Amino acid sequence: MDVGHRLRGEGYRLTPQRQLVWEVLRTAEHHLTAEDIHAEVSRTVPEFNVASVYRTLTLLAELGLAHEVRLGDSRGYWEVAHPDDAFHLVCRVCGRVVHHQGDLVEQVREHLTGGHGFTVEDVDLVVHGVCGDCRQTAVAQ
Amino acid sequence: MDVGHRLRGEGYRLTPQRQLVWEVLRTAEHHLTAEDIHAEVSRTVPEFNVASVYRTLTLLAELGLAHEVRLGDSRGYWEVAHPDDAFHLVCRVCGRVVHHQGDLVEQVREHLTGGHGFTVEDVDLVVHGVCGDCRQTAVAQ
DNA sequence: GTATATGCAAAGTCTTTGCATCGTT
DNA sequence: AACGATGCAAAGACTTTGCATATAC
Repeated sequence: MDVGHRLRGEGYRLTPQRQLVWEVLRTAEHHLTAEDIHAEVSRTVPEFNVASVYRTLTLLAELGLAHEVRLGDSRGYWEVAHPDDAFHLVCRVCGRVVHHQGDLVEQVREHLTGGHGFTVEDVDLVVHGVCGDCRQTAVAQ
Repeated sequence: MDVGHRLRGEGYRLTPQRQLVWEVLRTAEHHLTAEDIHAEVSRTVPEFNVASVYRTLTLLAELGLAHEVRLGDSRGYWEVAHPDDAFHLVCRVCGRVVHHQGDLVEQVREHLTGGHGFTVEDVDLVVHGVCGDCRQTAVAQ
């Protein structure tokens, strides 16, 4: 994914800050908050400002490159936008967020399309619980 | 549902404010924000404070009587807790939030229980789109 | 009477915005 | 050179908290 190309193609500029935000997001293992991204990019560009994180994320979202998820608390979490239908499993114990692939989201879509008169645009499915690792640890004790 | 009994049973007190918050929530047709509830109760108790709304809602949630939903924006929306598995359809056009009954949430639960090692505690499913009424209006124009 | 709940105001968290300056194109 | 992007600081939206007073039990 060449962000520079995408940005310029839409009349936007490629700045070091935007490039860095994208790099951090793209290589992230978890979902990141704006503050996470700010902290990471600041290591390279010390004067980097949180406002720019929000502005960049909003822009990336408009281009369909990034996606914000609400996982239950008041913060927004960010990830690279996935074309596929996935949802999030949030572990109450370790806090990890796992992407879960499956046809469940598609099922929801189909279910609602079938005569319920609701045109689905976006399905947000977040499941809270305890992940396998934490469950095992709890049992072992 | 006798809130007074429930509250006192757990060592809490039944105040006019709590009673009113509960009444507003119980008889509401839509999901309400803390501000909505504050405005409504203020009609009866003018000096009623928003802080008390939050404190009361938190308490009602702990007792399992109320439930907070995040519908995508930064606000929390409140409803009477339902024992059944339901999810929310949010219309992008008219803003209405519809409760949708069905076995989809149950399916998610079963799907994850079946060998994925994740113990499900809470399934939050919010679907954004266009409701039947708004769709028809759009087509008719 | 006593401990809990309230009102009020202040602070806290997360995000957005206005504006002068800087830098990509 | 022009105009969009940034940094900074201030404000905004929503929610929580500290503390003195009031009130349900």
